[in-house]
Amino acid sequence: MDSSELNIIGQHTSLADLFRTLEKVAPTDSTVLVTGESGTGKELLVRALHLKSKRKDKPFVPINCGAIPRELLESELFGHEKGAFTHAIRTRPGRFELAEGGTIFLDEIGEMDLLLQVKILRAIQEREIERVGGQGSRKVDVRIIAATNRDLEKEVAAGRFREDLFYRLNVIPLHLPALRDRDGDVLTLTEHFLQKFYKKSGRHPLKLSPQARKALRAYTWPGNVRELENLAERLSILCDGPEIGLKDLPSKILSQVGDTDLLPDVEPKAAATATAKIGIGNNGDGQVAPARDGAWFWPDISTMCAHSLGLKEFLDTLEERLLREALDKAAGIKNQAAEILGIKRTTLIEKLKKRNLE
Amino acid sequence: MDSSELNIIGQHTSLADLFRTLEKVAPTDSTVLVTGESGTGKELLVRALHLKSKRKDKPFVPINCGAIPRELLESELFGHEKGAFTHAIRTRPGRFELAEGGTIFLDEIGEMDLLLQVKILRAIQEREIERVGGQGSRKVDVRIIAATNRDLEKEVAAGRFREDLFYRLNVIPLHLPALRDRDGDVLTLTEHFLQKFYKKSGRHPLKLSPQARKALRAYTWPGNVRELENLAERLSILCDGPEIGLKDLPSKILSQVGDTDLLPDVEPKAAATATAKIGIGNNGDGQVAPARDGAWFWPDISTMCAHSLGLKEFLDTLEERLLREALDKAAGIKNQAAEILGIKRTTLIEKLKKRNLE
DNA sequence: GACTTTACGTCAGATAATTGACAACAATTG
DNA sequence: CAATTGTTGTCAATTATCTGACGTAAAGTC
Repeated sequence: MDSSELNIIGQHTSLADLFRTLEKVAPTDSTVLVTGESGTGKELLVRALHLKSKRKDKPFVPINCGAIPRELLESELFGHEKGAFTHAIRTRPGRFELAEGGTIFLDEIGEMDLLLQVKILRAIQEREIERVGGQGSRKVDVRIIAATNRDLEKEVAAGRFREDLFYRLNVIPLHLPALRDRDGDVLTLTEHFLQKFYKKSGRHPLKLSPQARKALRAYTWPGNVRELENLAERLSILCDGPEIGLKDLPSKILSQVGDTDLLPDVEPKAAATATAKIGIGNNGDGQVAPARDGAWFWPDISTMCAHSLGLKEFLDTLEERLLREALDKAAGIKNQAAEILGIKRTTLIEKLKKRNLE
Repeated sequence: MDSSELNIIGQHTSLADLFRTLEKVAPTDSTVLVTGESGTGKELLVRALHLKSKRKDKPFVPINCGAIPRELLESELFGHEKGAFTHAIRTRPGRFELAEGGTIFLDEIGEMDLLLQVKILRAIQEREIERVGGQGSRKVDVRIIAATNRDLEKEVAAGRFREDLFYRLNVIPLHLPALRDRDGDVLTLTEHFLQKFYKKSGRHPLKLSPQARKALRAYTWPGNVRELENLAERLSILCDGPEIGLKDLPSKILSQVGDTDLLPDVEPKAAATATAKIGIGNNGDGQVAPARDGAWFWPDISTMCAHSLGLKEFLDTLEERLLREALDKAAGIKNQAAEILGIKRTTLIEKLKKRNLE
């Protein structure tokens, strides 16, 4: 990852300070505390930090403290000696040791158990750790970076986070603002992601219609960049036309927008038909006229084989289905059913007879 | 297509969109999240997706995350090294490794433990996994498809499901509507299943009395397609007469329905149609088994009409597609192509000649 | 080189599908 | 009531489709 990937985080002016601080802090060994809502790209920022540090050639070891039960987390962080607890069949080094010389990234540190906080505090202060069930402690040379989406000051006030640890961690605070607070970034990022997925898929790059732009900017993005990236990927796959219109956006976004001004966005009819051909999917050569609104895909050989049928049986089965359906539609009137199917009535009768139908 | 038919499509938008999306998504490697009530046939949909993908010749590995205890699940998914835990007698590869090159289907992912969610997240993001008790991590090339009957957004809000994982999984959401929301489908499916069991049993096909039809349509089908299939099977075995009357239906259905005379009598006459018929689904923790029903892949009359084709032309078109595909697969070797299709070589040649193919 | 295997195309006889003609029946209409 | 319209089943003639047998050629094996 080079620094250009930081663009993924955004370009908004509120980030300018952030990046400047990052440049200054990276080469040092200071502890850093990253705050920001979920999905704002904290890990990305931290990775960038690591890569800009002197430790870039050493390990970068992320660990999500919020997701791991207390007992496991301790052994995960500090390792354990054989027999330390029931399932500790053998000695295992912890993440701190694995990160030796490099950086450890304690994500969601706000979730961490108070008891463990003490041990982390010790690791920061003394630069040494002790394995679970271990005897002595061992020195480690690890840079510590932590992140959380909680407001740690409040957690401290509420007694859920140790004040001393907070101050140790909060040497350099880096705050990643939420996407909704970075007006221009939404569009920049969207285009960035669209471009990225375009490259992956080989299809034409998607453009944003003016209405879609408005809607995207008006949305609050509770999932922040992650949600946006996710949407961009989806659009890259699902969008038919060359342009993303309101119709392509999820209702979640549209309903939040609710601006009458935006509603008249009706895609020009001509465009719709003109772009239909881009449709993917036809596994064959697509000689056959593409289905228009066809909510259906042609069965293929794999389908056939899945039923262990031969060509004939397969077509036969399909025919039977169609016969039934036609009869159903025609309420049992064979005359009409035959009409629907575009075959002679007598032919239909023969076919039915052959199958003992009706 | 005239406007009345458009209305009809409108009624069944859910499925129509679903299939359109499926068609588009299948050939990509995007992560897909299938939601839908239990019994709607999620597994079947996913199998279809796999068969439509580039990975169709590679493994399809389903695993029901809800059915396996947490500790076992991790080792099941990621494998374990010898001695990793008490019963880890020997090293074993996990499902991810077994699925190498193919697709892994994580059913009931909503039930998954938060800790495991992190590991899955890592698998998605980094495309690498680590065996239980293992040291290094290993790269895997696996497409991930997940399914759940929970509302994951709510689960996220409740803190029972990781937001980041949700966004990673939810790249392409596919929602299978409940059977009760697909009015026309109930009867079509019932007949489909009756037919299927009829063939199995060799007895005469059962017909549905008008009252029974009404009752079936009015019922809410909490167990969805699975419940319907069960009922059809039971009826096929237990019904004496040639026709299924109210008396044959379980009281569960009748009591919910009340007086059938009050029910509106709306046979889908010219009403075209549910584009979809869904087979069934779950086979437990899912040993790799051949797809069972797969009524899905079948086109129907509305499709046929959409192409303005008669039955014969329609089947012909389909046949031609299959011929082409088989030839393709056989690299032009007619002998093998015929083999694949389960027809005589000479027959194939005739068919090709008729169409001026090859 | 002799032998086996595999692939290919043709053709005539066997099989199956399709259709138009015919007759019967019911519902509707005048 | 009789005429009209629409539906249905049967059947034999026509057409199409499928198949097995035969002859050939190329590639692989011994």
